[in-house]
Amino acid sequence: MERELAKTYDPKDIEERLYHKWEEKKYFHAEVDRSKKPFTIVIPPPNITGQLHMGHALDNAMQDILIRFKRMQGYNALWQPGTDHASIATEVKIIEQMRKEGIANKEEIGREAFLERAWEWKKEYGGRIISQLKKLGSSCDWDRERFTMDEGCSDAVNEVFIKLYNEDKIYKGSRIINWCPVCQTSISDAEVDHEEQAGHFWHIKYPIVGGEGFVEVATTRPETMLGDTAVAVHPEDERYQHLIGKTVMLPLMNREIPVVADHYVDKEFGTGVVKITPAHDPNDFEVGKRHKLPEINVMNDDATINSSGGKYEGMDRYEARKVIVNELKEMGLLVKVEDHTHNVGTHDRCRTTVEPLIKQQWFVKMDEMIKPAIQAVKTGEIKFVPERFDKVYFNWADNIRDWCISRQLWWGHRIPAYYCDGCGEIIVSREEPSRCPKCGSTHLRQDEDTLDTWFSSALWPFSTLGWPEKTEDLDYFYPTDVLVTGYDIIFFWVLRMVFSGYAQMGKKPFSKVLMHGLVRDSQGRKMSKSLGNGIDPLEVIDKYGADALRFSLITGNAPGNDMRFYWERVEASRNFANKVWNASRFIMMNLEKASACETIDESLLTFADKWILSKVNTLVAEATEGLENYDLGISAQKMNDFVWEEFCDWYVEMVKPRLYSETDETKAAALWTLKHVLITSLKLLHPYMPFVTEEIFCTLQEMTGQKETDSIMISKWPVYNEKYEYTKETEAVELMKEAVKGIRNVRTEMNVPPSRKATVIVVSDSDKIRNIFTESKVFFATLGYANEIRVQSDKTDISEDAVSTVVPGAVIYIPFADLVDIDKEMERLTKEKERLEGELKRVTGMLANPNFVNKAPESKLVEERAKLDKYNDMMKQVVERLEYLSK
RNA sequence: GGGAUCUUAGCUCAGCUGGGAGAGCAUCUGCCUUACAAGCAGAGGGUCAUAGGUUCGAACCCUAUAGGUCCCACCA
Repeated sequence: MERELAKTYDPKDIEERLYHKWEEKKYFHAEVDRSKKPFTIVIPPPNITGQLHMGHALDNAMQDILIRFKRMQGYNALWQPGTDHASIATEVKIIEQMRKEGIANKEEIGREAFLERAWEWKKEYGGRIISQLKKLGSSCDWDRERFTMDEGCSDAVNEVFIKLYNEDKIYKGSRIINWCPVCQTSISDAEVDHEEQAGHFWHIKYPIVGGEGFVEVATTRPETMLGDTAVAVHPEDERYQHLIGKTVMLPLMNREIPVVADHYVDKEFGTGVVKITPAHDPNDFEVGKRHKLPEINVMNDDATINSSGGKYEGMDRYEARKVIVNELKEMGLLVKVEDHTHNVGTHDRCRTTVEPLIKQQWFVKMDEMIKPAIQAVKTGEIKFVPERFDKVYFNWADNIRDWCISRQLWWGHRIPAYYCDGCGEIIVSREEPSRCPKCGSTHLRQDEDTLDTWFSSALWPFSTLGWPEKTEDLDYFYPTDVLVTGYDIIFFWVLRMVFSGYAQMGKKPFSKVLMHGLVRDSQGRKMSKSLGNGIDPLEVIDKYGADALRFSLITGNAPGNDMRFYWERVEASRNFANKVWNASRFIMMNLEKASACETIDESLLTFADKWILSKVNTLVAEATEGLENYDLGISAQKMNDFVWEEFCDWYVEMVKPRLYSETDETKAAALWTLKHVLITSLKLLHPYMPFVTEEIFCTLQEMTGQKETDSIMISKWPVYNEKYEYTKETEAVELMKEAVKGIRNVRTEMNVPPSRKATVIVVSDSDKIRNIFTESKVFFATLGYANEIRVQSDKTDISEDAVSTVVPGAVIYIPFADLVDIDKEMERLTKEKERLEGELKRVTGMLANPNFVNKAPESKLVEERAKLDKYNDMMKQVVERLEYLSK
């Protein structure tokens, strides 16, 4: 069956069709196979609320490139996909949806109905991002798709919770936590963003009890004074020595509170006296603990003042602030108000100002568990790419605090803890106990809270492979090989996976962490919904194809760096895909006419063939090395340059005369070489541009009837082959290229149109070089616009009305009697002479330097000496020609 | 306050362990040469932020300075 490529490359024609084929044929699927080495990547599970954005596109393109590369190399490659339940994000969505239906809050419908809605929502929208990932070409094993709240993952969560609880590594405690009054839940430190806000600094007088006068405290949050249980000064502050141990009267509340001395206080800042509100400030909380101060919570969960706030009960925190400040002013206790900008903690999801509150929460003890995670990166068990990110990692790991894992949300893994109404016993167990083991009471309540989303994500590398069951998959595919993610979630996710991996599996979760940066808009701003500057990857795919999008995201930026999105770059990538497409069409057109050249008699290979074979062989080595080192962009760039410049612009042009000839016996060699180089290039490019390469590969196979595999994605990755190191021929062709460039240059300079053909005379006193030119005559016609080529050793018949260009070992003359301007010609040669003088100075200087000669590697020396000879020779020719012309 | 990172052509960025400054886009010139005008052949354009230092040799290593970005911590 003969098929051909469509005249114009249109990604829409091929992408969907090919993806279906891959899925149908199960090419993405991986099963345990002990005869092969595994290579595993787990996907950073996108939120079910998510829509594909550029960050996903970049992240997944990188993973797909690695997994396709390894699959072709013969690894048993598994890319484990799935989605994340994203507790807060989803809960917010559900509540929004309910509001539209007139339901004021979740309590109105109750937990069960709420969860039903959430699951419905998940069913309807949770798959959306998956189908979007498919459009990108992601070769995930969809048969293994998981969800952080599916049965297996939930089981893993319970297992870990119970295990850690029994090991005393999870505890319930009363701590000060960050509370979001809008979301009505606790949030972890990392979920708090600090925003600089303009505020005020209120100076308030607290009367000294049993003494004269006042102490002046300065605060940014006067409303919290309702919960003050002390004021603090620095222990060595001379100004306040006399007050330590005394008490002051808390205005408004008329409560006598002590003056304590604590190093936390900064003598230089404010008045040097700090009000201490242990229940509403994390630092004060610590001070309170040190001085055994009472903790008075004056706020409700919605940040209104509670009954401990006296007559202010019921007021919102900001309303209370106004009222309190006014009253203080009236009482003459307000000294002054200063403008003051300070950092305010806000919830990263809803931007609400966080309220520190004391709450009963569940915590994971970090002090022991973090140790192997630090060790792993220190010893290089786990490596960051690029390396600098290990500093960020250590910064987090070294300063880690106990992890608050309980959330007052409904959507998530409910904490498997039960409370006995009878005796207050806490029972942590997978199943709901029927009665209390201690007092026998049957009145048991499950903890209302759910777990932090990241608690389940932390287990992702092994929960997806079947843990806590001892599965074959787990044994075979774990630890995974590389994790690809953005630097913004090193703490949230990477670190937590690492310590969880060691704690639960006794092994690291992955060996390498490949980091990427953010995709920004063309002005360098973050893409965000609120700015409306986001670019939808699906729109890009629609316009230019997934291959173009992938290629443009990968090229031209270094690992871990942010990048800007430019439509021009996508266009350039699309143009490259188009180039590959058209080159393939050309090659296939010619193969059609000839026999398909399955094998080749090597004696028929010309200089040109051997040169490009050598080049593509080098490319194979370099591209492979780049991919192994995660230099995805550099590899891609090299492939681009090779295909476009070396292969299309040079080799294909060199070879045309042979293809069009009916008699040239080396025509078959040219065809074979074209096919070989094309297939090799397609394979190398496949991880980056899966669709276009597959389409061409399959069409080519059908056309020639020579079939390696049903799909390029399961074909063999090219391997470097010493056999193709044709050094001599490569040098020869490089010389030819120099000559052609020289010819083109002088022609352009004289404005000779390509249509005007000319005689080209090559003069060299070297048999070897004359030989090379004679052998290569054939392609000077197309590349050098020549209608006749003469290769000779004497130049006596060359007149001054010829232009010349010098290459190492030869001078090339083109007689252009009517066009030649001798002055211009001399000017050009003089310029060339100056250039050579510069080069010679550099090289001779280097070679004359004993330090260089002694220290530099031998290969370098050889290279430099060769250059010296080359430049000397060229110089000689230039000088001779100049002398001749000046006569 | 601690840390990371960046400063290279008009724009966006590469440049791997120090050894002749690169790409894409943009600009200019000439080409519809039977794979490709989403193309071909050329050209111009950079004291590689600044100042020192190490070295035979620095865009690259060290120090300082200036400016930009980001992360962490944070003074109530």
